[in-house]
Amino acid sequence: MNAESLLHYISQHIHLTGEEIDILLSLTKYRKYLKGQFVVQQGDVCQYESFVLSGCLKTFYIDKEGQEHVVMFSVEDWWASDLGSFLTHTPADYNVQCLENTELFQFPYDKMELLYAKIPKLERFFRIILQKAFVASQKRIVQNFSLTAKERYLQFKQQYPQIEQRVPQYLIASYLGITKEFLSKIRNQLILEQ
Amino acid sequence: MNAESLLHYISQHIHLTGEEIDILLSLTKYRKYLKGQFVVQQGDVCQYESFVLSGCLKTFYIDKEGQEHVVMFSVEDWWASDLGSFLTHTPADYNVQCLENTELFQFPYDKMELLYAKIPKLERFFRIILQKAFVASQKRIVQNFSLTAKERYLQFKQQYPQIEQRVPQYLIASYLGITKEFLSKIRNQLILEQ
DNA sequence: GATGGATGTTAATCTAGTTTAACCTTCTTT
DNA sequence: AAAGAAGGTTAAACTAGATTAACATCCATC
Repeated sequence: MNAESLLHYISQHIHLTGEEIDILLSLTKYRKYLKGQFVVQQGDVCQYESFVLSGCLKTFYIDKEGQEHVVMFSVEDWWASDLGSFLTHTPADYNVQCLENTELFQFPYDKMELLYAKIPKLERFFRIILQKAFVASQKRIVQNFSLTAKERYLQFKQQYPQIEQRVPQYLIASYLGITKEFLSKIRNQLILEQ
Repeated sequence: MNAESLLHYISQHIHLTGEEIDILLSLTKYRKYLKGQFVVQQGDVCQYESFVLSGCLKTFYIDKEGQEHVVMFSVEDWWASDLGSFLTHTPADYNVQCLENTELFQFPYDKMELLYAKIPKLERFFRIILQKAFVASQKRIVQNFSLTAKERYLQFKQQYPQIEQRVPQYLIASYLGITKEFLSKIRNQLILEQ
C-alpha cells in the first residue's frame, strides 16, 4: 500500500501534522479493484469517496432507454464517487466502474463526521477541491452548449491527453455526448484536414 | 438592510455565535442593484461572492459568435458569482446581471481568508453548499445529454416553478440550450397535447 | 394614442448529429 | 490457429433542433 500520493495531494492544499496523518490513515482504507469491477452501483448507497492512487475509472448513468452516459473519468490523483448518493445516503444515480486494475484510498461515509471533528482542516481541504470541481463542471455545461461536437473533442484531447490514450473511443464519445459513429467521422475529418 | 435571510440560511448548516455574526457582518457588505445592472462583467475580475437577499439575476456567457448562453439563474437564498474568477482572481468568463431590482449580501475576495481564519466554521458552511452545487451541476450535465429539449423544459418547470414565472422565455430557452423559437414550438405542442 | 423596444409566435428551409446495419480490425482465450 | 468478444469504421436514411424571416403582442414613455 502506498498513501504517499494522497498525502502529497492533500499537502498541496493544507498542512497535516504527523498525528493528523495517523488519524486520517486509521479512519480510511486502501482497496484494490480489478478491471471491470464496480466501486458504486446505480441503486445502491455509495459508501465511499474514493481517491485514485492508480488506475482509471468511469462514472456513468444508464438512462430510461438503457443508454450509457459517461459523466466523468477518474485517473491518478482524482476522485471517484457518486457524491450525491454519498452525502445524502440515498440510492446512487450513477455507476462507478474500473476501466483498469485500480488502487483506491477510501473515505467511509460513517467516518466523515469523525474525520472532520478530529481534523477540522479537512473541511478546508474538501472546500477547496469542491470549488475547483464545481467551476470545472459549470464550464463543461457552457461548452456543451456553445461548442460543436468537433470543438468539444479537440478541447477534450487538449485538456486530458492522458485520458484520451487510455480509454476506448466509444466511451469518449459518450462523455462528449455524441455517438461513437459520429466521433469516428470527426476523427476522419481531422485526419483529412491536415 | 436585512441580513436575516442570510443568517437564517447559514443557520441551516452551522451555528454561529453572536460574536461570530458581528465579525461576519463587519467583513461583508450589503448592496442594492437596479434591474439591468451588472454585478460581474466578462473580462473583469470577480470581487465578490454574492448571496441574494431579494431579486433575480442571470449568469451568462457570450461565446465567440456573440451568442448568449445562460449558465444559471439566482433568486432569493441562492448565490451569484463567477466562482472561477473569484477564486483564482483572474478575468471572469461570465457576466452576472440583474433581471430585477436586487439586494445582495457580498463576501469580498480580500476578506475571505480573514473570514475563514476568524470563523473556521465557515469552511464547513461553504464545503456543504459547494457539495450541493456540484451535485446539481453534474446532474444537469447528464440531463442535457439524456433528455430531449421538451423533457428538459418540463423538468425545469417542475424544479424551478418560481423562476419560470419571473424570467423571460428566451432566457429559459438559452438556459435549456435551445433557441427561443424551438421553445415556443415545444410550448405549443404541450398545449395541443392536453 | 402613437412610437419604439422588448418579447413571443409561426412556418419554411436547412444541418449537425442519430440510427441502422454491415463490415473490418484487434486482442484474448482456448 | 480458430473463434469470439470488444472496439472501430463507413455510408445511407432520418430527425431534433437551428436558422431565417416575417409578423404579432405587450409594454412603457414621449
